[in-house]
Amino acid sequence: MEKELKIPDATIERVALYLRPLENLLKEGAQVVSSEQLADLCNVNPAQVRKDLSFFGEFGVRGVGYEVSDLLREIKKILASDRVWRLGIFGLDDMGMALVQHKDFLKRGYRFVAAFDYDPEKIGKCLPTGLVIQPVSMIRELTRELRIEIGVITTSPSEAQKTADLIFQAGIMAVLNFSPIHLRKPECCLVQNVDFTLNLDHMAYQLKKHGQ
Amino acid sequence: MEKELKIPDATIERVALYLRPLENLLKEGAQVVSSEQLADLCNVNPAQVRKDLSFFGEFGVRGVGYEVSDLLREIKKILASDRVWRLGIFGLDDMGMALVQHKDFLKRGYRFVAAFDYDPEKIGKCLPTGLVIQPVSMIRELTRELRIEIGVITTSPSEAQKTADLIFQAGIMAVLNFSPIHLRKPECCLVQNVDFTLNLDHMAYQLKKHGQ
DNA sequence: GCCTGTGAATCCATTCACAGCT
DNA sequence: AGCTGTGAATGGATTCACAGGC
Repeated sequence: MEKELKIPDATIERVALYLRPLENLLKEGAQVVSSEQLADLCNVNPAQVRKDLSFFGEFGVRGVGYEVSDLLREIKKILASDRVWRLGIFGLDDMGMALVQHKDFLKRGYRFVAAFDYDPEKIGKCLPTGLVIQPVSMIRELTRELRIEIGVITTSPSEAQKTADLIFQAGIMAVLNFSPIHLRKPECCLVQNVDFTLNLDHMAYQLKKHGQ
Repeated sequence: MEKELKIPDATIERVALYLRPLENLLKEGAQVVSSEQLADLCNVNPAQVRKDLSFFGEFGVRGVGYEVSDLLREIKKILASDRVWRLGIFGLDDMGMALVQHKDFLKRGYRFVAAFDYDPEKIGKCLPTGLVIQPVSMIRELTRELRIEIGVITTSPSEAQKTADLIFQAGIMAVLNFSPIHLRKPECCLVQNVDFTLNLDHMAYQLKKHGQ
């Protein structure tokens, strides 16, 4: 019974979380997993797991649990991570370089197909992955040619907004933003921000609170 | 009227978010900011800003707004980011190297004071920041000596859990985990996970949903 | 007996709307 | 008049608890 009605954001986020332990279970040869096992592995509540999954259909068998490979396939279909998404990166300082070469992206279905920078020194250089760094001015042509779907911004903060503007103008609808500024964007486009220092701030707060 | 009762997690996260635009406002010379302005800069609701801040006291002036430098100081005090926190990093592959050199950390009060790796090839090498890579076996001594307060894990996934165990044993109470696995931890300790691919999964889902 | 699927109950977070101060 | 501080109202998300099927 597929229900296409109002799936909570929080559910989407958790469902993505379930993917990783499920892959491990599959590798370990587990056939079946219960909501309780999966919940433990992600530390969430078992009822939460069941409710999350029930938004998308009835994948389990009562009295038994969920078939691991089934569930994995279904979740990937739900999240559209049953295919490879094509990324372009903007800004190849240390962080950008580390990301482009990071193997987890490809493992999870995200492939860098283009790399851009403003610095004439960097343009034309070949990355270990084989990508050649392109000038940002080439964004329109290359977005079309290479079918870039998501932009990753690792430029300096001062260049981040103008880079985002160019990305959206080029027809790319989604941006993963590593610069610590709030990007303006068209209504229809998506931005996700990554800021590790927010995580640190949160821990610092708790460390202080608990540590007397 | 300080209230020390039950501050929501979501509030802490947003208050950390307010810090960045406030610093910009200060730099731009703004004296005063209203909840509406601040809300726009972080895109949240103005009432949310006021309620968040009211958990910690009454920082504003009715009919006027919040004094920027005051508010900044207060928030930093609340978050314990009015001082430098000392980090140790574990695993100096590309990502680890990029993080250690990333200037945003120090700008926000987080300073890498030690770097550890398992690889004998890497141990003894000097980073551009001046840090020398230490063997993980030195963790106990160096944690005490350098007063490491937070561990950052960028090892391979297969080494992540054992590294976390060593970190907690050494008396470090908080870990920022970049490896895509769920770490077991003692009750009293804190872990925050960073996984960019979760952000990408979320956007992939929405791109697919909207793009027909 | 066991574990899923789900309405109902609970809990938490956000927003509204206005009293209160400057 | 203007903007904060906050109780009350709303809206979501989580958890409970049990009916339903293997």
